[in-house]
Amino acid sequence: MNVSENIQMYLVELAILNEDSKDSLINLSKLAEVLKVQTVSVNQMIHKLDELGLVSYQPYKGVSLTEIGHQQAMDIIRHRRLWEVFFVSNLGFEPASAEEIACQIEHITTEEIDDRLSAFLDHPKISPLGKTIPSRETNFKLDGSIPLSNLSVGEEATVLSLSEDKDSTSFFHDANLFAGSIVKILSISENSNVLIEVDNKKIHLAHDLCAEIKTRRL
Amino acid sequence: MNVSENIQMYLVELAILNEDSKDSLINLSKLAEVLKVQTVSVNQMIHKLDELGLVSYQPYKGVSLTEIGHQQAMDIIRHRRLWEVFFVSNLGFEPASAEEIACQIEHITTEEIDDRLSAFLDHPKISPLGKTIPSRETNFKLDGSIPLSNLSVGEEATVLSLSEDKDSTSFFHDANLFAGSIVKILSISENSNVLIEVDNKKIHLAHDLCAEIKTRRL
DNA sequence: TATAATATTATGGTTAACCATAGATATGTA
DNA sequence: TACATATCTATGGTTAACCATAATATTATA
Repeated sequence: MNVSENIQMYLVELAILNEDSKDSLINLSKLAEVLKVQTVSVNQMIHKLDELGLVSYQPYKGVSLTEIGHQQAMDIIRHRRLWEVFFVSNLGFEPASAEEIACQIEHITTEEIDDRLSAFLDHPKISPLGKTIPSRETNFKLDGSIPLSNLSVGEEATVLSLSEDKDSTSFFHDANLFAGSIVKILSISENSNVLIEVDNKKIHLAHDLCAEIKTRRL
Repeated sequence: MNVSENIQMYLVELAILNEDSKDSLINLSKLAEVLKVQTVSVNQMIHKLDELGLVSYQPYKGVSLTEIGHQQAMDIIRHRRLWEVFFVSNLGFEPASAEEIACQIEHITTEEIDDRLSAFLDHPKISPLGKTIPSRETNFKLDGSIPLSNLSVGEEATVLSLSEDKDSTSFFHDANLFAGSIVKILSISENSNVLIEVDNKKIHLAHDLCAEIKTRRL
């Protein structure tokens, strides 16, 4: 998927807010604040990102990255931090200035540049500002995600991503289940079907459907 | 002056066309061709650049960079070629790919990055594609420019830049004298006033005014 | 439950850079 | 000089990303 520089900034800021606060649902006002734009603009843009399937947006609740959105954000953050290393180690910039510069170059960094730069820098694992540099591998699947079908009764988890096909997705949204939702496993039947609770509402899901929902334990 | 990335591309292409063809007046169609946009768009943009004082535009004749425009273009070309060296020497790219990448990074390269990158690369003087890397110093004044007042009777020269103030500029334009015009010195009076020929028309100029016009001998 | 605070939506406006089309103007050559 | 060709201008349309303002909807708090 080919997204504009602006969209990339939205994704990156969302991923960083997530990194920091562990809160899976991010408030649009907070996003507006870090991006230094009006909340109206964020609203518009989030609608677009939702349509593009990069975020999952629940009005009045907040927004969270979908698996695809998260993946893209991690790629860009990796580019940024690699460049930070270059500007500090090789050109002698201060970490903070290096970050500012890297923020601009990250958008025009292809996978080939990423590979070669990483090799040139000896595959650093940490940026000058002490942040970890995401590795290319882990970006393909969300780190340590667990299918909802693998959770046990009583456990609570955050939904990281729903299934990929449109019908299931629209059904999930209909049922108030979004990336970012917090679910609790209430019961699992003999046939492995599951009863979950989301937003104080109960949903009964076939096992197959649960396997498509990736989560992270709270 | 803070110009957009697009404007920078226009300036750079103009400078490169100039580098190649020595023709001081560049045809808008040719510019449209290298920039891969419609001639209408070039027309609009050139009007803007003219207003900004970055080029001097003579309808139906062509366009040429002013001193300021040329300076800016050289800065960017320098950035581009420094980055080309980096991508070839340090990351092992092919010169042609390196150029494509550098084309994007050049726009976000500050003078500080330029300085440090140049030092890191050991102040290269030539790009991987064999083009010379303009030095920072020569960018301040046009290379080997000569005030019109220093030319001798019979000499012909290309106008590189006119004076900086608005009234003189509008007068010069009125008198059909532009950056890019070709002038011939017909006579110099006792008081050092000059009679020149431009486009088959004669213009009588006071010495002081001639000193403000920078030229290059044909 | 009423109200304040917060968030969202609708409407309309801005800027930069592009596009198309058609009509006007200049240039150069027969 | 007349005409073909090249070039320019005027007009109007598009897209992306922002902004402001006002009206509406939701959430949270007293």
